[in-house]
Amino acid sequence: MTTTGIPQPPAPREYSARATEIIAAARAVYEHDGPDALTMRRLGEELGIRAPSLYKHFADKQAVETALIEQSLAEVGAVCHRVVQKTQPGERVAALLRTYREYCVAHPNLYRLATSGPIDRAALTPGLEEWAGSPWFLAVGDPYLAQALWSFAHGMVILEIDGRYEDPSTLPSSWAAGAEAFTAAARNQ
Amino acid sequence: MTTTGIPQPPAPREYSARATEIIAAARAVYEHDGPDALTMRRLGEELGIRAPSLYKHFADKQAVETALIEQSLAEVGAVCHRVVQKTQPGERVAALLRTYREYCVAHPNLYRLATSGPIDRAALTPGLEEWAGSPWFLAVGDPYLAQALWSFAHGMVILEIDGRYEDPSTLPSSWAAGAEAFTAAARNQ
DNA sequence: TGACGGCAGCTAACGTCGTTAGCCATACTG
DNA sequence: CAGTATGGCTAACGACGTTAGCTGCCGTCA
Repeated sequence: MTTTGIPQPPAPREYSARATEIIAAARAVYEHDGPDALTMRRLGEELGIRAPSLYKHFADKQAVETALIEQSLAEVGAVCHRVVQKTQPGERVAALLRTYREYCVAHPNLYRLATSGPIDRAALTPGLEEWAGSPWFLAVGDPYLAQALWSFAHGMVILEIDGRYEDPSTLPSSWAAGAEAFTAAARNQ
Repeated sequence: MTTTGIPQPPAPREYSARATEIIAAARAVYEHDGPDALTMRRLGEELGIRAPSLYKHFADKQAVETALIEQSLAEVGAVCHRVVQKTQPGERVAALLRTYREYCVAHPNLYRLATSGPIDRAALTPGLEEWAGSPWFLAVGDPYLAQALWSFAHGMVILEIDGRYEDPSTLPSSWAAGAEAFTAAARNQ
């Protein structure tokens, strides 16, 4: 990976037309009604099909969820790469954090699915995770600080999504405090 | 809450002797064998009892899990308060982060249960969450920066626990980078 | 044209899960 | 000694993921 140009995402997995429909339906259910709503029976219902028929297209429920995870990683990666590319170096940390929060809060269920709990990395498209994470490196220029910054952003987002902050109205100030700390650290890196 | 002395934790909920045994068994199963292993039937088996009998002691499975969450919050809160109290101001951020990571990584399943996913705050002992979070404020002296620091720590820990870092050997450097950034921010606060 | 094979649906069913209803023995308590 | 609360039990329900096995349709090729 060079630091010039936008790293290209790995080629997305190919799905049949019907499988693509299933993924779209699964995403709609998952995003609107939450994790517990996505059952094989409900998913079939959404498509005018019985649950066992889904197994003609996907090995199991986990495979459907993996497709959703990959969609989410690809989207968030694209959004982050774009903002890093079109921002001045000194503004990158703040801009990246702002963009990340915006995307993640807009897709809370999908984001939680993609980033929480153990993951079967072998089932994921190789390179996708790394590509989705590289904007953080581009923003601060140091791999360790990048990992710390991404962890901060993830912590902020996931705790917000899960409603763990007692007073959410304080969140903008906390984002600002974190952005300032990491921007300063990136400067002195 | 004043900033002098150690804030006392709220009084823990009272449980009958049998309920306490059940919680202990649930914790053992949950910590050793993970979230999926804790079923009502398995929990009963562990106690030489049938699953439906558990409902004589707890309203539902969620109530058992809430007890585990409260245990975890109380423990991690105690550990953090202790380290903040016995550390010099300039070293508090680093020491607190070190301690937090140590506890959480030692109890990964419990930590994930206590901090991930939506929470039924009404079912929690009032004040427990706030008390468990106050060491972060004591470490940096600013509520917003404290929230940011805690979010950073949570992000680092939960991603480590869930195996989301491609190369875990880089983690100490990332913790160090984050500690430095937040220590500097707390100084200039 | 007609046989064939595979794709994509179906029903029936299995085992596991949380949970409820209802029964019964033991042990306090009046 | 009667009565009641406590804490077990079995049987069962509905929802879940998943499998087995059947069927109808459609394109291909002799």
